[in-house]
Amino acid sequence: MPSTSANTVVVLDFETTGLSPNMGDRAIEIGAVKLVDGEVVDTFQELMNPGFRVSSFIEGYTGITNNMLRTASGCEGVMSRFAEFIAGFNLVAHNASFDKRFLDAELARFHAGYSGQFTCSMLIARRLIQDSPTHKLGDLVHFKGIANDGVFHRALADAEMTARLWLLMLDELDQQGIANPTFAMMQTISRTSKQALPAFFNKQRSKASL
DNA sequence: TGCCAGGCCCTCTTTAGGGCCTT
Repeated sequence: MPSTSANTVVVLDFETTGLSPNMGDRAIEIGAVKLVDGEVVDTFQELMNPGFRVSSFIEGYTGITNNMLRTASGCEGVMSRFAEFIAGFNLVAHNASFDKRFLDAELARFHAGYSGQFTCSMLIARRLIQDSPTHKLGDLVHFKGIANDGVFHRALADAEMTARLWLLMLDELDQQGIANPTFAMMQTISRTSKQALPAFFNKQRSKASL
């Protein structure tokens, strides 16, 4: 059983066959990085075979082809290994409501789950990086000059960029004297409401609206 | 290419509507 640390998070990203598991869409790739006290200590990346052909749009969008998926492991085996990877850790994703739906759906297929809390880097970026014209992951990476290798829409590459964005926002909070910035950001849960937002983020929004 | 869904959030709002963001 891994040790749980308040400053440990797993940043994850799914590539999928579409937008909605409720409409029959499945995961085709999972990528993740594990951060401990701001350092990458482990990574996870696996393709998974959804059991049917993906559309040409998804092949073009992700670069993941049906030929690549033909020899990939099934979703259950991959997700079983991923469940072990995230066990006991809090989770971060960009537009987390999307990744959470697929994580929940894929794990539910074999009655698995996770105990960590999910939070959303996009919701935090909307508060902390209000001068960015958009809050798409790629646009934020370019806007903030975050290092990248030019690969987008692959799971590990997007998880790595989300992790760098997460660390950048932690630094910004730290420089502003926010105590325990990881805890502050983890309070901005994907299912949060205005009332549930930490006072700090409400202050940021109030200042921006002046 | 961009629709499918769904949660968040803003506004010309709250008995609603629509943009953003994810693949």
